[in-house]
Amino acid sequence: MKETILIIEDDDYIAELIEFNLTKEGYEVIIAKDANEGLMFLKINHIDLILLDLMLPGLQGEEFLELIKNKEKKDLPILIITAKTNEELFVKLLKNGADDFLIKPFSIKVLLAKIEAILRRTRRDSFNSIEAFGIEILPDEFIARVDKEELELTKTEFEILKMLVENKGKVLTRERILQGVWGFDAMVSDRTIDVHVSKIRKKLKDKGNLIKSIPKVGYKLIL
Amino acid sequence: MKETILIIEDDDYIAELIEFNLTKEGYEVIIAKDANEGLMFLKINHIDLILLDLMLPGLQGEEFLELIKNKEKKDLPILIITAKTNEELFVKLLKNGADDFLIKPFSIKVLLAKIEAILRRTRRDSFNSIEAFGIEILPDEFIARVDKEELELTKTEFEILKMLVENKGKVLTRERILQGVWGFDAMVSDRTIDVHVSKIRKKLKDKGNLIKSIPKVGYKLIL
DNA sequence: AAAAGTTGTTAAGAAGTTGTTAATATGATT
DNA sequence: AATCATATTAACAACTTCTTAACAACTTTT
Repeated sequence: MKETILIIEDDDYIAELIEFNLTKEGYEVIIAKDANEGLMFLKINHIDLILLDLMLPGLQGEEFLELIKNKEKKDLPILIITAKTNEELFVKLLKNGADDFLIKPFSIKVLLAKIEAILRRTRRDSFNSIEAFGIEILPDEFIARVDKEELELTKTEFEILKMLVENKGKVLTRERILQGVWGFDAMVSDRTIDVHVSKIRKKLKDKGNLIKSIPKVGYKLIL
Repeated sequence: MKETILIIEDDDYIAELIEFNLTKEGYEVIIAKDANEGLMFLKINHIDLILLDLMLPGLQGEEFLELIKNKEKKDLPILIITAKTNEELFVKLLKNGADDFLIKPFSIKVLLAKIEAILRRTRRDSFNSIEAFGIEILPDEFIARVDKEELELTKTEFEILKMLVENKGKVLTRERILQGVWGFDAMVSDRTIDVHVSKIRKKLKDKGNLIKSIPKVGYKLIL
């Protein structure tokens, strides 16, 4: 699954330039125009790294940094972009929990390399995760996400969705789902599956129709 | 326990200047005059971070970096000091596993802050203190705090809470808790865990609902 | 176009899980 | 030996999820 980087930057040109390059490198990118918007994204979505421009309207970058590091996500890595070359500022940023900083104008290549270096450290527990069409399943952690947003699934719902994601594009017969989720001695009507699928679809909201039913056969996950 | 920094630097004056400042900050410092000497120290001593000057006699800094990252200690953090301002070089260093670089002449304060920032990340692995959502665990001292206030936990309660904090955001199955706390030959009903969790929740007071139960799966610590 | 069969969805009871208390057991401390 | 703290289990209440049945909405077949 792609790693997601949140860019907090009010200058559209710079934001899009960075977005273009990060996307090319295989990252998922979200752009926020100011700190509040950034906080909103953080609450809803799973983010792997924040790229923070210090010059922001409204809540200033420095305050934002402190907020994240003290209240919200303590160990989310933050890379600061700043135009100032003030040594005192650098020290303060690093002490407040920033992982590194870049001075404008900066080289995109160095930016990419720094992001890679930071993520290399953070990544260390790279869990096995499976993904299909924006649905991400972390089996060990019992976490399912749609477009980075976590879903609240029951155990059975989770198991079924996991099977679908594992077999994306392929049809799963009800029989196979029964075996996979309830075991070979399933004592359950296969209509039960339909009820669970219905509930999963509802929780997937607009992505619910990714689960297609193939009449007389079963279900499959497909665009 | 002091953290140990290995400085690999052939210029005595710079080496001693850095040593003086790092020592003042409470680090243990070892100076090596060249890469071979550095490798020797690495074999003998426990090192938490390497400060590597790229301009070295004999084995060059870049080769040394590759050697460390590929053969020796893969996740030992390395901070590079260089006089060159070559962008290609920066990118290459970061890609080869360096954590950050400083350009000569550099500010001692920024150096100290960078070292602190890098160690802050690395330190997590050697957990002398772990934290999540205001719950702090000091394993060695058998202390658990909620918002700075110390909790009176029994041994089992402490162990369970520790596992939850270590695995914040992830579901812990009862099985894993049994293994972690009672060992793999646990002779105990898993309902016992529930009783302990209930007691922990009560002691956590208003933060008790940070421990969420995932029906049919286990428990997890989450906001 | 009607019939037959299949799937979607809801609601309600069944089944099972978790929360909590109290009673009992274990083990350490004096 | 008596006391204390802790751990475990059993029991029941409170709660959640699962399953089924029922009917509506579709498809397919004839």
